[in-house]
Amino acid sequence: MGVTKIQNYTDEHNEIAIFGKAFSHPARVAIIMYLLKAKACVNGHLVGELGLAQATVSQHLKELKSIGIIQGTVEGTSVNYCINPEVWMVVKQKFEEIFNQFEDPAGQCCD
Amino acid sequence: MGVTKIQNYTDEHNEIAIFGKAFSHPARVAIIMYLLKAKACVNGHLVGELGLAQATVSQHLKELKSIGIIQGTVEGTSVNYCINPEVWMVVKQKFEEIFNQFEDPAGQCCD
DNA sequence: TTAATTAATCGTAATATTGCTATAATATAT
DNA sequence: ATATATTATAGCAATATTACGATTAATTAA
Repeated sequence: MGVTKIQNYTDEHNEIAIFGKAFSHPARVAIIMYLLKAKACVNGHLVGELGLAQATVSQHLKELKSIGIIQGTVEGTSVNYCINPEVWMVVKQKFEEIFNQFEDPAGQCCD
Repeated sequence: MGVTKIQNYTDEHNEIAIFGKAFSHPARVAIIMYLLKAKACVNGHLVGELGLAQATVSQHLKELKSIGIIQGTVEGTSVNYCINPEVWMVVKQKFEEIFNQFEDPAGQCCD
């Protein structure tokens, strides 16, 4: 089959999974961390940085853009990408909410 | 091709990507959140909860276990799963480190 | 021992993902 | 208009993922 049964899950679960996908491939992680570190916006610098073909990088950028976590603005013949602040904050908040649900290891099991 | 070039990336990027994979499918998100909410340990309750076949749930559990984020202990004829506290804290810390790198939207770009 | 219960594994099919080359699209510069 | 530079897209091949039914393994109950 290979097709995720998204109708089985809550909107929240599906949303988290989409955000999680942004971090589920090392190229996308590298892109995100590069954008976080860069003072200014960056563009095709990523191709040299990642050691992937231009088309492959473009594909990962497209996926991150469709998730919403990054945005790009055309600047002449190149495109400047950066983190989308609003979406970033949502992602951060959603994940931290999850992470903080496990604050009491003693109350948990399997010990 | 379909094969990720992990040698292109840093250990950190690869590690984050593996952790990210835990959250990149709604079934795994649902499992994690179920385990977080459950006071006591749970087992095959998940099958009814998720609306997936037993084998499919088992497969997702196996993946989460191999990532390290959950652990299971055999209890009679069933298995009790729960969050692995040590790994959870590592994941939490790694992701929060990333999230906190974007604390100053004004200094960023694309505006 | 035999049956029942539960989870893990095997084998398989369908779909998704990753990555590439080649090409197209877009904008700038000459 | 033509050439250059850069990004996006199309098309493709290889691998990975998701999901299932059927089977096996392991434990408990009768």
